[in-house]
Amino acid sequence: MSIENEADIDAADHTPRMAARRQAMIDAAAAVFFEQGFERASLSAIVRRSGGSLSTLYQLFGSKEGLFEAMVTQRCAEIMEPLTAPHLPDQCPRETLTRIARGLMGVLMDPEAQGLWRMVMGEGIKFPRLPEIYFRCGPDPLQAAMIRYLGELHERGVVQCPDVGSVVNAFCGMIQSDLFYRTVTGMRPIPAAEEIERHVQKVVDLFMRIIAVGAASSEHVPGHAPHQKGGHQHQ
Amino acid sequence: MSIENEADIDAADHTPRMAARRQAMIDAAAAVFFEQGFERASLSAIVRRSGGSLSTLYQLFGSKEGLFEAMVTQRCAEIMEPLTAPHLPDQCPRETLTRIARGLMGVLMDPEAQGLWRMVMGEGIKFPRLPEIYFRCGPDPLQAAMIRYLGELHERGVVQCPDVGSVVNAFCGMIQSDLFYRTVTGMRPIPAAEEIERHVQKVVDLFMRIIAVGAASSEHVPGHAPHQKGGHQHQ
DNA sequence: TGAAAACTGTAATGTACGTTACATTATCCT
DNA sequence: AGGATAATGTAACGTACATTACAGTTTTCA
Repeated sequence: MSIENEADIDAADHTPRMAARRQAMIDAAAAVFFEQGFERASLSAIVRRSGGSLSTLYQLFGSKEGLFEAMVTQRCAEIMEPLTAPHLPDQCPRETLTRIARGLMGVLMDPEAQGLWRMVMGEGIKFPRLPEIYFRCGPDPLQAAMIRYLGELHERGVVQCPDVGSVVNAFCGMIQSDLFYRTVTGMRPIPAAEEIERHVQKVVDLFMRIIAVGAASSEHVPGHAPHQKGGHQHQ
Repeated sequence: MSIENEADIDAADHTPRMAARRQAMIDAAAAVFFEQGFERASLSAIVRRSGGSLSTLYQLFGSKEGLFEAMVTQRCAEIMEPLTAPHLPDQCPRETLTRIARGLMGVLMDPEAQGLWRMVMGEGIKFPRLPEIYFRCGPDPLQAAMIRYLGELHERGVVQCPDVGSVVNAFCGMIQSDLFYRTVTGMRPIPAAEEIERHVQKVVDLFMRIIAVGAASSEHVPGHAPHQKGGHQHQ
């Protein structure tokens, strides 16, 4: 039943009319799921929004979870498309990193992307496919591209990245800061473009200090801890 | 009705027996809510776990949301207690920051704290009280303490923080990296202590480069004038 | 000890929703 | 055009659950 069912589903939108319905339903599902969460979202509400009928919905997607996964699969790719191909060969590193940071913030501050993020983090434990799809569409390619980019700069001696992976993680973590958390939880409204830009600049500023060629390498530097009481555990 | 009801609720656990029930119910609620999410969690399941009866639950908490809020209020404080009073006056900055980072990672990797985090991020939009309580118990005091600490070090000239707020955000963001996201979504198991420690060291390493006194202060053109091509200011 | 109050267990109520069944209407192809 | 097929609208079914009602049981305390 399950296999046959899935075959039916894949073959179901052969006519152009049905393909349009399918897309309308996915759009409506995105709106309702992102706003209400999976459990709270009702299929009737989705159909009310999309037009068509419950019968058609079941014919196309088989179940609530089927519709959900179809929607997430499609939306993930669309929403995070700007992250998958950042313009890497560019001006000076600072300019390129600023561009990447802007792109990342653009996605992080997009209302629909925030809805997706909320679902991935909140319900990912219950739907393992959800974080799978999410990471494959967004963080994975972005990190890979940045690692390639910074690794090359490091080899050319333009910047200094002792551990490229950690450095990339630091960059992404710095972008995704308090500002984002308070926005995605609804504690504060989505900030204006200029505040976003200010944050981008701050992050790139700090990040440049991490990868600056002249920076003290990450050795333990006791030089600036003059007055310390006796040694303490460091294990 | 609402006011009278709340008064009743507050006055309801006067007997020691009832206070114990109340705690048992909060404990059970934490387990079930964190595992299932608010909508999915059923009050019967909670009562089955806590002992007592549905009647008592309603007498104590008034509603599902009442129980939820009571649970979150209590658990937030307990879970994030390690963050509110980090041992700031300490050895060298590096050692102190390492200690803070370990504390933060300890909370972030605690299964119950991850359940709480999932709810705050996933359902915070639907329950504004949730992020309110969360931020007040966790991030707010931690950030305040770190700002105080780093600000003082900066004035003493031990470290260099052009903008303490941003620097603190960077620190917290770096800690809360990919490792955390993949753990909290269930994509990977909670890492072993030594991997956590490795991450802590990496983060502190990179962070020390940000606040190192000798670092090139990345002053670039102030104001938000867009970057002109070819404007190299570093190398 | 015994009555009042507190507590518990079970069942009932109302509702919301996922899913399915079916009768009706629109669309397509020859 | 006209029959086969696709698509729709409506309603029914079963279930799960928050919430309430109530009758029975335990605890409290004078």
